[in-house]
Amino acid sequence: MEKLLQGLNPEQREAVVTIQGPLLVLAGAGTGKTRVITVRIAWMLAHGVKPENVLAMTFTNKAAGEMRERVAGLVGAERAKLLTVGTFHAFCARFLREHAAEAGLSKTFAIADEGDQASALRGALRELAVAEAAVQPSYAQSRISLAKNRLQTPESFLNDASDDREELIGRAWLRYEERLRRSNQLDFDDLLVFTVRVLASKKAVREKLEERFRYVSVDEYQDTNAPQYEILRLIAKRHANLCVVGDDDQSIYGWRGADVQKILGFEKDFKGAKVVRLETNYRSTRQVISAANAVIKNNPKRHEKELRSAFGEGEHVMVVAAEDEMAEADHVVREIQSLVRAQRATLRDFAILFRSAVQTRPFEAALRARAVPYHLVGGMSFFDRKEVRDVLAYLKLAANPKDESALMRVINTPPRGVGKTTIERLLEVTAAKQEGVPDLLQRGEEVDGVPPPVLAGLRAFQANLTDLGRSDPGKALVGMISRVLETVGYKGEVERNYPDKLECEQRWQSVMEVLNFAENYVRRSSKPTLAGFLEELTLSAEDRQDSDKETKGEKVTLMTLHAAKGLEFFRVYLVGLEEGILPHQRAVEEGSVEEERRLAYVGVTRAQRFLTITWSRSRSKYGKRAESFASRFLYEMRNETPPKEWRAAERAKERGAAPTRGAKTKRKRSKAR
DNA sequence: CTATAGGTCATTTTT
DNA sequence: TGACCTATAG
Repeated sequence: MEKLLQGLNPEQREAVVTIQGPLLVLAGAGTGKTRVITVRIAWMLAHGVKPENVLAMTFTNKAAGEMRERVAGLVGAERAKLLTVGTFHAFCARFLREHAAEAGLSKTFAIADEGDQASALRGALRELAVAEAAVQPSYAQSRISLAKNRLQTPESFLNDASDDREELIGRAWLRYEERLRRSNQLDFDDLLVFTVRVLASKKAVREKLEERFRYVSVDEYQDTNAPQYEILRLIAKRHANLCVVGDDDQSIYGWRGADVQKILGFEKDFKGAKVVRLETNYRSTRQVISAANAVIKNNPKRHEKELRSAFGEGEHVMVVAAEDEMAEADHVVREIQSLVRAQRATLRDFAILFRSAVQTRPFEAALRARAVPYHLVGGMSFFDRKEVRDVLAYLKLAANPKDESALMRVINTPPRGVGKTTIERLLEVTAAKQEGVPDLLQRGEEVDGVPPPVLAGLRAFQANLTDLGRSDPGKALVGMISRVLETVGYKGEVERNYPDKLECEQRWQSVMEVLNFAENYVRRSSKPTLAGFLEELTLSAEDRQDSDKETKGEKVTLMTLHAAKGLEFFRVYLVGLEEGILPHQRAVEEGSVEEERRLAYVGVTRAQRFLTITWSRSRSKYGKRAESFASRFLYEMRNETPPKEWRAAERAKERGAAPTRGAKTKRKRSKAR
């Protein structure tokens, strides 16, 4: 078993062999974090811990999959199978199904995706007769989600409401909850919140979990939010064998409720916690690491630590100032092209990282113009395509006849004579009765103002899907989906909508792709069900993108800084390092510059060998050209103070006031540090 | 019901 | 600037 420790540095070893008591592993970027977690689990097993007693939580499916795989490599697939490794959300979904009764839920609840949430919320706002102008649904949605992730309730939220808008959101929240329950759905946040509720109130259930999961590890602890923290606390308090691994400097999801305070205060929360710092970076050169250290040290609240590169000096970090965003993109793409042509690099080596999606445009244009293959991570997902959403709506309806959002999505697809008036009527009647449209239809009574034939058609549609969903298809899932498509006549619908043969074929291809997913799922799953298939799709963004072979080929990668966390590239271009972009104007206004600084830190530390930072002196914003200034982070990186004429992005005095104006900065091209 | 034209509003998005 | 939504006409 000493073999497990081979190749680990002393700090890593210490983390690995500390299996009793609370442990905080502060793992800077590229310090071998995943390795430590996986070896540590193997170490536990080698020392007599039963795999059934081990729980490892992650935030992404990708991380969970990786962890499982790597542990399996160390201890063998059989024993690895007995471990509980998964995302918080998947863990909670499973837990709640097992303890549906205690949670006051139906065992068959579905998980509401982004779209379901939006439609439930729109319905809630409609009930309150709120004009879209008064409260934007998307704003309300994120406020509610954030509130849930802070363990607030509608009641406490209403109590704290400081203005009319908040008040409205609070009231909408109450209705939103009613609607989800009526649709037999939980949203992502509910999975966590309900789990906390059960664990906190049902002693017997909690004790069972405490006994079962005597050893708990958490990855990316800096991203933990309030309910996740509660879950950990409730499960791990008794045995106190809780190991959390993370890096406060890489906490970039505060806006989603992640609370850096959790990692900053771990030692206070868990008395006697041991702290291990991993500061040796095995990813980047010294030049890159010193730029990273130089930026992040400007954050006042953090665990003191400093990365040391295990490698040599490396190349200087390059800084390029361009005239405008087109020139910026062009510079980057030309450089990539010439390095590739000179055979000094391959396209796979390159990543272009930016703060926000709008910045992609000029880069995509430049890459296209020069015929450089690229791959945009994020963007419009396969699951955003209309056809895919339609098909999923049919399936969701089959699996969960109460799913109002799915029903409303496809209520007239293909057309069955349901127009605006009918929909309005249905909504009015159901709102008055406090029920969902599916219930109304199921009851089979007349509805005033809806032509009986139309109503009959709807009922038939509903009944067909319900029938198809009634029997668990198991292995025959794919056949069942085909039957659903046939029954509703979806092929004809696609043909009708896209008379162009080629486009029609492409669209239908997306539909077939869903069947592929299903086939895959059936192959992998030991006990396939329709509901299980749908749950996997909503709970795992990973399959949704990684499955396309895009990622693999000889391509430049384009992505946001958020998407880049956890990844590494030989050559990185960190672009648009300007005041107003990074730090983002809005972040500055909201006083969250520290998180922006962490984003910069994350960006810098993605680079293994070559890092180039670019910015533009001017940039077109909302159609108007505006002058830009180099980001404060750029100056920090070089230990310089900005010149007098430099203007920081700042809180606008009035609404809409542009951040800056002033003289130009110098410097065409220079070396950092 | 669908096609078009104006009006509005612009971070980040693990699940 | 341009994507997306909503009101309006056909």
